[in-house]
Amino acid sequence: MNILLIEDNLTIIKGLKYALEKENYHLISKMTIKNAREFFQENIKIALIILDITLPDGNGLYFYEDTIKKMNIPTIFLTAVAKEEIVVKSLNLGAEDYLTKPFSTKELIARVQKVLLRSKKKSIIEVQNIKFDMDKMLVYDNGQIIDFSPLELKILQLLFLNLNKVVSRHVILDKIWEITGNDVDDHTVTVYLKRIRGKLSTDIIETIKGIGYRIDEK
Amino acid sequence: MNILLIEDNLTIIKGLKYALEKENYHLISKMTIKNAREFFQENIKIALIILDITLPDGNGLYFYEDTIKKMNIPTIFLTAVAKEEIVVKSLNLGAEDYLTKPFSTKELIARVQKVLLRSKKKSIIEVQNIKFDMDKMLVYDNGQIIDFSPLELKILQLLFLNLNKVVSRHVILDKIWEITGNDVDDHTVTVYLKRIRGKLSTDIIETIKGIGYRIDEK
DNA sequence: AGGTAAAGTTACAAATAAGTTACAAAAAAA
DNA sequence: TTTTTTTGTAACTTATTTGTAACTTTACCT
Repeated sequence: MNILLIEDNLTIIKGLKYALEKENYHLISKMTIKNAREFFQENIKIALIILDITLPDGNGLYFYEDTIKKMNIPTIFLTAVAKEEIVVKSLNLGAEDYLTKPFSTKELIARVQKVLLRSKKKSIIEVQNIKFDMDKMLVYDNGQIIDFSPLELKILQLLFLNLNKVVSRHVILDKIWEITGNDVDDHTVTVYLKRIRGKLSTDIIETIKGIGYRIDEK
Repeated sequence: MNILLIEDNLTIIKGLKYALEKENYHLISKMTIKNAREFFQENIKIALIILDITLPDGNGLYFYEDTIKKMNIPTIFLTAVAKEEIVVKSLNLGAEDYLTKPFSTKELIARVQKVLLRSKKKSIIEVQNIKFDMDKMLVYDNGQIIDFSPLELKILQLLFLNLNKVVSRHVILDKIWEITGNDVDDHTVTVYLKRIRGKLSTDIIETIKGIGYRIDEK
């Protein structure tokens, strides 16, 4: 399990590397925002990020806001900044936890484990005869692998990730087409839903008219 | 939403009562473990517990371990005890968070909100024989799914979201028709209410003449 | 009680959202 | 390059949804 530490203090890096690897985590550390950004390009799966705010090439909080948050990776802030407003802002933005330096390594590990325990989610979701493997990004229909185009797959994944919840067309447009950068109109979503449905032997996608789409378990 | 504070310091009790009630939580405070135990007999629903460790009649950590943990209520420790082993032990036992005194009220509130957000289960509101599932956007009448048109559903949702509160026609017009962009007259709302009522076996919607509509629980 | 304004009711034509199909441009793979 | 796949749009179809008008009933006021 990979943990990414974004921190420029070598003593902390070494200390955490030692302590976390003893607990069987794999710690990857980057000392600058630039390096972290480059690392994200590699698409290595990260279970948790430990993030400093004061970094050599920028503010970690902003980095969290504009990049990490969208990737949906749980993040613990670990920083010397103890200002109440920063703590509150970080937590409200979505940080899983906030620790101030100096910190107890054992406490950090306990908090890391809590976060990981919490965020542990199933990577294979099964609905009726359709199986979605999030790790492999493969969809099975009665055991048979079904071939989807990139966008089809992303939309289906979004629906699976929101099992039992309506996903509005608006959210689909936002989440899927923010990545491509393309500006696309509403009907496109409809067409994609048709394509996805056409590839599945069972229609597991409910339409809630005027609102969105939903996949229910069972 | 009820929050139970188990704490013997009056200054903290008063401060938190003020701060949390401002955020629309209802704070119930007990100063001893004995009183807390008695309170649990009453079976009042508690969303979160804030727990001190050093209490006049015992150790909060033990109380958590033998009583609270079994009740499965998320608990934040708020205590002067900063000993690493106690913090780690509390977190490992199952505490949702651990804050040491002195603490920032705003930070505590942010952490309280995080915990509550996390533990929020399903958003289903039930009134008499009608159930509204906000996640699925489904309405059940005696267990049977009722079919609503988009606007009907949105209006009914608005009323459910304002349970026990009057929603004025004006607000309905604003909130519902701001989305469609259409400019619609007053009577339309009346017609929609008729349509919604017509689909439900029980009329749970009260009309307050000249003011608006309201759904009451019970 | 009766007048009055608000809300309820009904029916209908217009508007619309989602489903569908087909196609050309763009991107990726060969 | 050529070939194949993917993508976005446009045009069409459908059943549903929507808004209004005209009329009736209800609740509240003096």
